[in-house]
Amino acid sequence: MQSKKISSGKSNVERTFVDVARRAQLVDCAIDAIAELGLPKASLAEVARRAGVTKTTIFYHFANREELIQEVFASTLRQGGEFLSARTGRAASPAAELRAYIEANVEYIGAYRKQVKVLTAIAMNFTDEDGRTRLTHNASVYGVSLAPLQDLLERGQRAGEFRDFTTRTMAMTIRATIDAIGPQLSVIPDLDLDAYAKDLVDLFRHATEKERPS
Amino acid sequence: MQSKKISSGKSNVERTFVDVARRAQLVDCAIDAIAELGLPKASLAEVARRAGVTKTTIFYHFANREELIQEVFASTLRQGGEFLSARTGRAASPAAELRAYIEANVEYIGAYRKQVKVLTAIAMNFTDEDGRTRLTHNASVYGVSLAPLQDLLERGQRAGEFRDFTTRTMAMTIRATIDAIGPQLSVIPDLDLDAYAKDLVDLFRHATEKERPS
Amino acid sequence: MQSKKISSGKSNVERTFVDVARRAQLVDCAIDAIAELGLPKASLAEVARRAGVTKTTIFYHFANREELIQEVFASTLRQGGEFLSARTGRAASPAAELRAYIEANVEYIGAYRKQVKVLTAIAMNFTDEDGRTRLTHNASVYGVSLAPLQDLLERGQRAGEFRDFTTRTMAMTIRATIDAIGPQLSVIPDLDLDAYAKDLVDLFRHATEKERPS
Amino acid sequence: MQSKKISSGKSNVERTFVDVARRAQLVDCAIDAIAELGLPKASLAEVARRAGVTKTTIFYHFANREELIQEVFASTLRQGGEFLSARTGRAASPAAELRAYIEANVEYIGAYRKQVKVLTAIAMNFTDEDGRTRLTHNASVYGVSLAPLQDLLERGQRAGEFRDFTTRTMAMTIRATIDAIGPQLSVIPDLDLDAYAKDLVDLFRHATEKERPS
DNA sequence: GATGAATGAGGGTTCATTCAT
DNA sequence: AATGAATGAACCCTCATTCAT
Repeated sequence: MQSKKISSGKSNVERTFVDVARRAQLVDCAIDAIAELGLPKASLAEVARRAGVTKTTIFYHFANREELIQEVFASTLRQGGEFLSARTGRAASPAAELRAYIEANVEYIGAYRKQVKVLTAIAMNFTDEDGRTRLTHNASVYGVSLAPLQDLLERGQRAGEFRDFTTRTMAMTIRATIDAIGPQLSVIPDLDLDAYAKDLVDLFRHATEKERPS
Repeated sequence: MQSKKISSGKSNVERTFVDVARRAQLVDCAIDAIAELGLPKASLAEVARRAGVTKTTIFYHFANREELIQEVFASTLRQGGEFLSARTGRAASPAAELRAYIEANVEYIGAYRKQVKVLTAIAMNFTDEDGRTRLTHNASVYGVSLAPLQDLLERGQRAGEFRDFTTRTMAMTIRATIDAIGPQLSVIPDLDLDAYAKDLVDLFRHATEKERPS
Repeated sequence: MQSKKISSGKSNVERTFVDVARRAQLVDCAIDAIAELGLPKASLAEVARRAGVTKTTIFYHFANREELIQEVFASTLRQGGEFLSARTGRAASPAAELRAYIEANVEYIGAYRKQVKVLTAIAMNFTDEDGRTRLTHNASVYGVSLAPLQDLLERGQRAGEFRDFTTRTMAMTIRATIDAIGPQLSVIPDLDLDAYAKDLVDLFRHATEKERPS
Repeated sequence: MQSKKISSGKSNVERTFVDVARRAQLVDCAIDAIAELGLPKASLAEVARRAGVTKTTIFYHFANREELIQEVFASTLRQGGEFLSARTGRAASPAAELRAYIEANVEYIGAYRKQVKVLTAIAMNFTDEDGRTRLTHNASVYGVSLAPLQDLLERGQRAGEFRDFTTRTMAMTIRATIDAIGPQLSVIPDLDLDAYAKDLVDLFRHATEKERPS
């Protein structure tokens, strides 16, 4: 455990059960703290308090605050990715795929509000002195890569399902729309996400589909 | 001047010229600091340094850090509102109005990146211990109210220009899309905003317009 | 006072009376703390306690611990230099000069034991991670340059007063001998320094003087 | 093994082979750490890292940090004593003995720089809160007793080889000169120790020898 | 109208040490 | 014989804020 502090890149295999559990617990408490207080106010003291341990215990399991935050981000992102890929795998056509993509994303945002908050909070505040992100993961906005979405749109165009548009900007628009739901939820907690999802599906269907010949 | 510290709601009339000027200068420096460093790292020491005054001077002009930030937010929002209303006033139809709305917003975001950054930074970090915003202005996402936009959409529907959709969610979608441009600009500074605007106009035209009879 | 923290190289003129006094007081307390506890245990808390102020007060007057220590070292060295140059200026010959040098040094060590301890403590412990000194002053052993001494010896040789020897190593030997007195004093506080000085003068006279022709 | 923690005075006989070996290894690693980083930065974590064991292992073999340091000091001193006594035993006369003493010491310093560094580091930093040494060994400067040297000088005087001088201060001068070589070596690593030794021998021959009758 | 001086609360981090296993 | 896990005390340092001038 001691040598781990030098590099955090150790495989999980070398970790003890207790250690894995504690790390997970600390990550969980950090997620709660960040979601409730925001990244800057989620101090190690606060995380430790929630975990019922001392500040120093955190340093036993993580090299420093940064490593903890990175782990929070990475694990949350991983969890989100699993959620989404479980819901978007097998679609009949690009159009159906896009629909599934939007619906799955909105569903995720509704079901994992805390996690979405955390991703946003970290993505927006975890920067070094020059303002550049300190995130080690390649991520757009708060972590979800644009590439797969853009790829989906291109396939739709090649298949003749979608009309001609710049896939990059369309992808960005879709992601932007989705990513903005999180913050909105903070302000309007009783937002009807199903309706919202339907509207988005509808909206982007109109925006992408080939115009029907009159 | 003394009583100001009790309430910040003094009208400008009661302030001397120097006072007004200093306040403006301090707000400006705070804007720069926040845009460059983010809200949490924009300490009063940093603002004072940029203004060439002492930290204590800030406390002479503002009751505390919070009041300064509120002023930064309010004045930036006011400035943005003026910019937008100057560009969206007189449109021939709701559809044209929507187009002007989108274009003006994107133009604003491109022209006032610093201000947009500041609005985002404050909106995302200026929260209570319970996570609720401490902003005194009624604001969606980073400050622009949804009401006028929703109103515009309703007028369009009543005029028969727009098809039938939930105006509230459509308004939120439009704002969300627009609001997300700022953060994207930080990551992709050379983003072509004109194309982006065109795409959005196109996108929301498809999304709102009445389907043509076949 | 606030901007001073950026660079400590400000001329004294720009400092207030109070500030100068506080700095001096803090330096004094730091000297006491270092002399009594050694550099590593002379924490800022300890210095603050002795000065009757808060830790933060130290940061108001010095950028960080390093700057305080540097100031302690520099001012102590300055003071020592003044003491010595006041006693070694006008000697009739190199031999007399050497005698005065040794006597003045031993006298200084006896009179300023605390300062000598501090110089030693800083010189030996103020290193960065590679073990190299962090001292900004060019200094041998704990701060006194060898150059003047070596120069004195060379002049003595050219004048025919001293015999032929490597001036560099002789200078180092003399300094080494002198510098070692401090630590010895810690162990043997009642050491008779006058006798010690006489012995050293005698010793180095024998070591340097031209052998008398038989 | 358990009782060891109460008293560190266990004789080697009571220790198992593994125990002895580990202790020796830990002492070695501590020596390396202290020589490279200085006493204050030679943390137990650092020592453990170099030994490839856990911090707690150190506490199994030593009651606390202090005992480890004491052992480092004692064993290094013991080793040095053996080196020196092997080279100074059988000299023809006190004068030759003094010469051998100086040469052997300088040779030791050159050959065991690491150990010399360690002795110095410990001697200078291992102090009480009152500034007094915590070393359990009777030691001058960094550990070498003055008594044998002073005895040698007295024998030389009684034998009529040395002139009349205070043996105590002369002994201290010699030791001081020798002890100062270590720190100098850190600053000037390529110092020619042979020349230095010759100079010292020469120097102290001049300083001690009976003046030749003219 | 502005400043100099000081402060208390809290930040992340390192350390030697302990205790159960 | 050794370790994993945890801790309390202390470290240097930054922050917003105050008070007298």
